[in-house]
Amino acid sequence: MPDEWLPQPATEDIRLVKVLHALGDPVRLQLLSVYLKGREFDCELSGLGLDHLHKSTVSHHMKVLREAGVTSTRVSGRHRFVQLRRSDLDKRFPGLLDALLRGLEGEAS
Amino acid sequence: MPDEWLPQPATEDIRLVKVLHALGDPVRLQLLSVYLKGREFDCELSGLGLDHLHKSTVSHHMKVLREAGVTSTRVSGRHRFVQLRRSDLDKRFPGLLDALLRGLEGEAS
DNA sequence: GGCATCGTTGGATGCTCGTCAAACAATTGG
DNA sequence: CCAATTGTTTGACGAGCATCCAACGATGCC
Repeated sequence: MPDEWLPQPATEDIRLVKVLHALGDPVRLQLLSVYLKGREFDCELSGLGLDHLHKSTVSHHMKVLREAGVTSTRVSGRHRFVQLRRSDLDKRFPGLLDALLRGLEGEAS
Repeated sequence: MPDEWLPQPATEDIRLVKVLHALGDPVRLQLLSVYLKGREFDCELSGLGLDHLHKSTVSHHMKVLREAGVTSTRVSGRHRFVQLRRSDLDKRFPGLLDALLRGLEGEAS
């Protein structure tokens, strides 16, 4: 059984306002920080520094990021492998991701 | 009686998550578009392409943008003059504003 | 002074959202 | 085959938010 990808918007359907809304939440911005720095791939829900949140809550935030076009999720067995849609976002909003990364590094949140 | 400025966060207190949350709304993102392109100063509530909204609603959105550190408001008589805090934002999050401007131009919203 | 203008404030309302809990489905391992 | 693991889904609840309306304060103008 081959891997599958969870549904996500096409590159040209990514809306800036939805991206900003998705990232305008402390938890999801922290998730972005994890995916930007750190590994580009291979992320499980556990070990994200979100132990204080229920697993269903984290799953919900993942869905918001994916449906906004920020992340891409591949399903393999019981695990989900999440990565940033870096090239798509760079194509759609050049420089935005880099600016966000620098902003996150500048804040010692 | 000299002009006054409405309260706003200091440059170093501007939080990325609050900026993104403030801009993650269609109306406020449109307001940003107005302040980015178009005149840099001298903005009244009327004539912003928001005639469908109540004036108190627009006032509320202005307050959110100001308290997030996106805009700066000077009070002069009955009018409010709003401008982007461009240098402050560039200092805090280099490249973010430019990326947002390009993203807004790319979308024919 | 009296009145129109401009924006703010407060309350009220309905919707969205973040969170948790429990049930569920799918998968892996003994 | 059974049990543990992993993430999703659904419902529920409380907080926050966007919106409108009415009232208010401040200002400018005749």
